[in-house]
Amino acid sequence: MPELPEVETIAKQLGSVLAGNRIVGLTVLSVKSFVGVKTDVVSQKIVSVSRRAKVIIITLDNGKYLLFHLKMTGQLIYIDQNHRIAGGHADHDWHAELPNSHTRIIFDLGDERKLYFNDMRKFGWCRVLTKKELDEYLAKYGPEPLDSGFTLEYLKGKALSSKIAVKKFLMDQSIIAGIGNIYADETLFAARIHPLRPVGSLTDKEWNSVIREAKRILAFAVTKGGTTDSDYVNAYGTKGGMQDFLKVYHHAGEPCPDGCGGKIEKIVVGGRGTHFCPACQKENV
DNA sequence: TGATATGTTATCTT
DNA sequence: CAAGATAACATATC
Repeated sequence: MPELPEVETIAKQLGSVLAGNRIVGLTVLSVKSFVGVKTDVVSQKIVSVSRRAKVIIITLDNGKYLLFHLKMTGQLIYIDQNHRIAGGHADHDWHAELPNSHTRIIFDLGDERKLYFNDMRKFGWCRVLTKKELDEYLAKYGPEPLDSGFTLEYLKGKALSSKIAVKKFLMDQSIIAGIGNIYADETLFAARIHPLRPVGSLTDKEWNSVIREAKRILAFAVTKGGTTDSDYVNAYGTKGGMQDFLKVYHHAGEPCPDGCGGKIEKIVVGGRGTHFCPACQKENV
């Protein structure tokens, strides 16, 4: 499930191979997955690839923008004679023959170079926006957690006396951009805060822990994603590198990794699986 | 067989 | 009315 570090990684890696390429052909296999007019894209040159929140933004030289949201199972896979770069939901498509049954859009870059947009569940999308539409779209997102706008004052101003669970708050993209289920759980564990705590009840000290741990974990994950999400054709992996460093996510029933003697529990918060250590992360302070 | 997984949004409830 | 909760989306995997 691509969150900030994975999207950042694939955007960075795609940028290094895509910049300067011209999109010579566009094949849409799933109408639902592509929102826009093909002629806005075909024959345009790719200027750069960037990221905001969990969205990948490809800047075209006609002033239009190609946006990708991978949602849960979306993937972008670039193939040329020497490279295969895969990012997003990790599964066998990363090294399968392409196109396949999950392929929704194919960008033909000429000379046997192709960019595939795969998405098993078709929740993800690719859309074409003008500069104005892009600005409007991005305006609804909160600050990037790795940027300077992610501060104690900002979070307290948003939380006020709200009773919403801190985990849901962290995953609200209009408050903070890019944090999803995995990193919300990991951040709260590292900060020793129970996921159901009402945001309005957090102390300054706790907020500072959230900020510090979120930044630390996300920045670390970006470095991990950068090492394993992509590679040359004979050495691709099917797991994000961060997998091995997650402490609570997907570890329900196991002893607390910090050796407190507690056991990791799994509950549902906002309809999402939530993992935490009941001993380290107390509900009542 | 059916429960489960996840991001976002639409819709329902309190 | 608004904050909060839940359903819906699509489908492969366990």
